[in-house]
Amino acid sequence: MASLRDVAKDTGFSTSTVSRVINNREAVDPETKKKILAAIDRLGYKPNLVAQGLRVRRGNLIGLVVPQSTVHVFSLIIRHALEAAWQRGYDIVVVNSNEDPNQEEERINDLLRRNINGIIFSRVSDESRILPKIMGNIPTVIVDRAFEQEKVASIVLDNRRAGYLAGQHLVALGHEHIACVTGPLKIALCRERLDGFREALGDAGLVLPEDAIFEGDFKFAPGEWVSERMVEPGSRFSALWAMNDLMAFRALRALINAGRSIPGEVSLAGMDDTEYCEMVSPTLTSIHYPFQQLAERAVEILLMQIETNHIGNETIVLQPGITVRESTGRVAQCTPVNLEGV
Amino acid sequence: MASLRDVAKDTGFSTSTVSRVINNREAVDPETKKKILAAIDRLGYKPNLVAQGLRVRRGNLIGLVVPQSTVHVFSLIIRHALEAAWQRGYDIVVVNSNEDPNQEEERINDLLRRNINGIIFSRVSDESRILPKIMGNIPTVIVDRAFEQEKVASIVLDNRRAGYLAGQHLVALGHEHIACVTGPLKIALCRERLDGFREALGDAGLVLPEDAIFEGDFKFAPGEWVSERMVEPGSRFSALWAMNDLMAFRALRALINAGRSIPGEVSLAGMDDTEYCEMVSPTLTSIHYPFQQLAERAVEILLMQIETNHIGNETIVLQPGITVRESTGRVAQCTPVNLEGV
DNA sequence: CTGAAAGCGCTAACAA
DNA sequence: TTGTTAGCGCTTTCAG
Repeated sequence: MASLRDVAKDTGFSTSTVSRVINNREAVDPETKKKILAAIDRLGYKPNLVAQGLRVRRGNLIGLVVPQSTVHVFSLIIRHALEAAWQRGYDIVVVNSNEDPNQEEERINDLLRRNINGIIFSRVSDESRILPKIMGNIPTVIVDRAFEQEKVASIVLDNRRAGYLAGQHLVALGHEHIACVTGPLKIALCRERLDGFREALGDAGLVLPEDAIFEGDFKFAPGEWVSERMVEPGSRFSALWAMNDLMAFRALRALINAGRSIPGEVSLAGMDDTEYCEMVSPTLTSIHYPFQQLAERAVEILLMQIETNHIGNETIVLQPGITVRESTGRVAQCTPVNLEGV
Repeated sequence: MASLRDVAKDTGFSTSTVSRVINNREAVDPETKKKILAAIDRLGYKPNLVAQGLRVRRGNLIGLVVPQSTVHVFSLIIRHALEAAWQRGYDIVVVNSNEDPNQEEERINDLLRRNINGIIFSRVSDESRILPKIMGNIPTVIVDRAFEQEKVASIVLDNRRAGYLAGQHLVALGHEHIACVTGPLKIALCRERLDGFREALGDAGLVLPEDAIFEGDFKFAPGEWVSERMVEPGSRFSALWAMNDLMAFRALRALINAGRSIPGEVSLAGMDDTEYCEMVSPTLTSIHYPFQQLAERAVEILLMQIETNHIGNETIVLQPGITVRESTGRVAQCTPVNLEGV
């Protein structure tokens, strides 16, 4: 790999002059410039980003911390962030906190040793305690799982509204006995979603009883619970919202296994609106989460901070939507469920 | 952030001595060592990886290049590689080539400017032309999509066997008219899988006619094609293998929409054995791809090369398996398909 | 407009 | 056993 010095030697100019050309700095004689550019081209010279980064503290590298890179949601965020960053000349080192506040802290600390210029991160949960350490010290954007009253730039979904939309949809279909599978309630956004969901029911004069709520973990099957509540003879619920598609798929599967017809007997909605919603039968109604926008704006805001040398703390709230598919339908359709028991 | 010099000043020793302690180099007086370690601890000093990397060419950073980070397969590879690398003290900068040989080249070139110590990459297709440039210059491991006769370390699936397993399974169930949805045939592994599949049919005295093959792109739905061949009255095929789960899901969906019963009338198998196989109805029989093993061994081999300063070119071939689920069944079960037309 | 020299944070001869 | 010096590849005063 040719170095700056090689170019300097080759052209007879000093390294400083070459550096000026590379960075379009100050005035350089057009003739000189031309010669240097020619040499750069000929030697295939590209500035070494590590050396540059060491000197200028601008390695065009950012860190992305996610709790679980495999979760579809995060894989989408990774992808779009990768893309957006690349467009602007930045690379991303991705790091997995494995939903563990300790690993989160450790890994962010290591990231800092790489002189990264900024961090995008989706924190593990309310237990995260790394933030105070980086806050104000390095450009940071929190995505998806935000802190409530911290002074950091963040970009999140209007989770309360997401919950509301889900509830509203089910209510509008005539359901009166509705259940919900949440994510871990130690994650604030789950509580917000639940609040919104409750509000929607409340607005329709309905309540969400305690035993209509199942605290899931975003990953595994609430299958048994679903069977108990929604499948037994005289089932108490005719509709279910799960706070991500994965859990909804699992519930769907449990219901189908138990011979329930969907949406004939039970309506089911998910959240995230991932591509798999189109691939199950029936297709899954889901709350739409604009991941691409989230990732792109996160990168945008972060780079803005980096390039203006100004650490911001604005919060951007994205609006969810709802994509109605086959899995939700009017309660009346053919539901023989026993509604007395409630 | 405390620097090495801060530690040196604090203890009164020279930077070299501190450096020795950090790297456990040569002999250092135990007393001295103790003092320095204490200071390191007190100041919270951590070596700056960029400076270290610049000096020693060992930044503990590797590059991971995938064609599409969103594709579930690659998101799994990313995840497991991230994890395995972290265990050994390496970070990974992930880069997306977007299935485009030009982007692939460009991005790998940029990666090199970061003084990465090695590259793991799944190349776009046979069109990739970056390899000659990096081959022998930097530790490299190709995963998943290997080159055929290049001298690079690589770790791949026995794709021929994967195809064979799929074919064998369907044949064993009594199917005689079998179709296949492939991935892009410019990707060698798809051709290998197809060969294996053909071989299995051949071993049973069957053939795979040209119009039983649909060249998919690993992403979109061969729905229409599936409907045409397998759904029309007098359908010609009673079984289908798709070269990834995604396409299988789409086919499944098309068949169900068309009122076909699975596996009653049509048997369907996928490949990759992703978690979603368990979430569709019927659950999907799929060829198992050991991604975790793939990623972990890739990291292992790469780090071996890096740490021994010896660029290798061994090829490791992983064996696929088959996970039989509900979507495949005996042809006899209740198939009213017209087999004459073939 | 250009060059010399210093230094980002670290390591590695070479001396002492 | 420890310190001095040079330098990885680059940028940036400061002179000229």
